[in-house]
Amino acid sequence: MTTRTADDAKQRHREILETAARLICAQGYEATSIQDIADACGLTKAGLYHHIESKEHLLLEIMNYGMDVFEEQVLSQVESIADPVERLRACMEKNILLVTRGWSKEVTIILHEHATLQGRARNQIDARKKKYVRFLEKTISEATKAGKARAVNPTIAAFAFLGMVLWIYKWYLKDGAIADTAIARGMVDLFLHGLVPVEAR
Amino acid sequence: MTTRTADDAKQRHREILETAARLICAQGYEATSIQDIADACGLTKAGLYHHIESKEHLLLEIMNYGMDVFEEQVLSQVESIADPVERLRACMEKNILLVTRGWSKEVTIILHEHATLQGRARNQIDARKKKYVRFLEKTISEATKAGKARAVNPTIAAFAFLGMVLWIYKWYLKDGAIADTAIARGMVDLFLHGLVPVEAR
Amino acid sequence: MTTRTADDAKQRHREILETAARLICAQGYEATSIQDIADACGLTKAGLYHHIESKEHLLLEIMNYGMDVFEEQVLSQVESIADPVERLRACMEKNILLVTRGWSKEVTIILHEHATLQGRARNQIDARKKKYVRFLEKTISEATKAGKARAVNPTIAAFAFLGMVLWIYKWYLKDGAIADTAIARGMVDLFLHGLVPVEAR
Amino acid sequence: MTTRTADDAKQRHREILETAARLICAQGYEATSIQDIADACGLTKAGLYHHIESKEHLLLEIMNYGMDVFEEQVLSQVESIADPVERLRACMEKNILLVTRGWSKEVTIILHEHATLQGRARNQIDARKKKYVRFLEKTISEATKAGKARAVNPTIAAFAFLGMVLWIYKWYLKDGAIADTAIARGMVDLFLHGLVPVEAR
DNA sequence: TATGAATGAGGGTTCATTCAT
DNA sequence: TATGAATGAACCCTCATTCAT
Repeated sequence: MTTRTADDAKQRHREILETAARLICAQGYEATSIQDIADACGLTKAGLYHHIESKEHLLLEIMNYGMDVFEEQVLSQVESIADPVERLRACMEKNILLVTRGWSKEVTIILHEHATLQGRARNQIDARKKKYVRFLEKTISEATKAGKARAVNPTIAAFAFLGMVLWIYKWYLKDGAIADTAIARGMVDLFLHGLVPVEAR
Repeated sequence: MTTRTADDAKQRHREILETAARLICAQGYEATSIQDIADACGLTKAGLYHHIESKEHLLLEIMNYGMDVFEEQVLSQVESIADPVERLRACMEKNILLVTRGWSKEVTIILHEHATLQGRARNQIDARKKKYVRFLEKTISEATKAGKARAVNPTIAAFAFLGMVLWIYKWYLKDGAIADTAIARGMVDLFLHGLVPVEAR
Repeated sequence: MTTRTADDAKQRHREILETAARLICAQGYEATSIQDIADACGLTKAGLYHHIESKEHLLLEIMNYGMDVFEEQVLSQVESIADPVERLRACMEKNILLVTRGWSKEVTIILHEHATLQGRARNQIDARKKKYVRFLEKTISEATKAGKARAVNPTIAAFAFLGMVLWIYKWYLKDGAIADTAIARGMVDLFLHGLVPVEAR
Repeated sequence: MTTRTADDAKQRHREILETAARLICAQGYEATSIQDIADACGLTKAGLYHHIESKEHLLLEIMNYGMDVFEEQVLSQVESIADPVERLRACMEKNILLVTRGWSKEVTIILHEHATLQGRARNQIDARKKKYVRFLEKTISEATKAGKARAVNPTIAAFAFLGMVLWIYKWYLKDGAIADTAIARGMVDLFLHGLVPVEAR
């Protein structure tokens, strides 16, 4: 059936994106050659080109796919939470677990590869990233207005959140000394309550 | 005088490191060619090779130089502060300003380029980075023991600190809406006191 | 048919080896650039790299191919000759004709390019060369034992044989004053009987 | 005194030629860089250029120097020997010892580097080499006419002589199993009397 | 004499991409 | 879909050589 075949193709495509993502995540975009990707996919270079448009477009696809995954696994799971502080807590937890164990975490990590995309493609991805920042800023403002957060600069707080979360892949080790759930809990705790205890202020 | 000439050579060398750092910081190591660097230095490729050993060794030099700058401008300025919380505050402030306005900020930013160095060179740089992490962990533990910090996992807190600080270069714009001094103050405040006000807990 | 295509590829590969051998034989390995070889093959440099692994590996392939040709055209044709002196005579004749007119003589001449190969590759070729020396030494010893050769040092005699034969390509001119068959006959005669007539001793 | 200084300069020049010869002999002309030679001479590249004209001209100088040494140590020592067979014997012995132990053997070995020299320089060296071949041919003819040598083709015999002698540097090892004096004796014996004993013919 | 700095040309090699089959 | 062969452009790096000092 055509549907079946179309699904197969879509599936194959996703496999390629994820395989490429794994390599790019490990070595960087520039350091990963089309040959590397083709090999890892069990294809020849020319064969791979039946599935992708160009190396740069492949990166764009990975990034959009990563954004899809992120929005599905994090944003959309969290948007409907009424309490803004709970929303932030849940968001940070889910985002951290996406980075440490997500069922294709590399795809979402690549989102933050530096400066490689250009022109329209770059704007497209940047816009989706900005949406996340806006969401965080808005939620923080909301919390402040509700008296549930201090009157911090929401932009700074949003990027503090992002820095804490997205830096993790640089040092997190699977099966290392600290479980990712502990990291999630600890980071949320720090983000919400800070380092210094109440009585010491 | 010989001294003068030797100084000139050292100065020239540093200029090359900084020029290269600017490019690598903007485009990434792999995306920056020796030709790019030579052009930016006003040299031919072959001329540049009179001053450097290889592209990889150039990166190593930049990273060690960046570490020198960082240790001189941040670590050594801060180590002698008696109160651990004050130590963390000063450290974060100085580190943030180094990233936003440091008199050769690119050199210190490159430190966090991913996965490019190899072998001994990599270990060398990693060891210097680890020293910073250890310093943060130790200071946090010290604060906890002194009753001035909550009993958080020091590793997680150290990497929260680093994430907050080092992510900044990805979004900070000189002459943007938020001054770097405001960022520094805001980040420190968040790191120490968290988002949620005391009465709301 | 697949076989046909595979044969074509092998054939193409051999053509490249022989073309490269011709150039390397004429100019030396170091003085022959990949560009030269590509040009002579009617390919671009990148196109040539589709067929070879590296310049050094190309040399190794040529040398192994040369050894194959030599062993097939000389050694294996001669080993079964019972009389050791006849064996040496046939061997020298065949070897000389291989050097002067062999259907890809350059390939066998390159065998004696100096010092270029390294490591394992070098050992591999040296081992095959040594086999030839051993064969000559053994044959000479055998002749001596049979009373058909004087009691000379077999190593010295073997290298005398080789020097006489392999030096030829340095001065032999196709269509020159002396036919290669005459050279072969003359060299064999000298090697076996020497310059001085019996009565003059 | 000027004379003394001029002598010093000549001496220095010869040292450079011999140092360069050692390197070129070991690695080949193309594989030896001006840098290598300068290093081995304890000079900078630019410093070396005060003593030489160009790399190719350096090779020419080495070759002419090698020819001088050869003519002085071999040819001129031997030309006056009355008996042509004795002349050949002495010549081969001296030539072999020049190749194995000569007080700057590399200089004479390089003479046979392949195809590097061009144009007038090439002709100049070729002419000097040809002189040696002519000398050998003439001596052989003379021996034949005197009834002291068989009626062989003198060109073939001359090149047999040369092949036997000049191939030696490819396999001779100082302090190896066979002393160079033994090689000299053995080669002369083979060249004059051949492998096959009289009674076996 | 000697040198550090510089250079144009070229070295071997890899790249993303195309196309006939 | 898939592939082997091919390519132009670019890669990092080294070369022999020059020249102001």
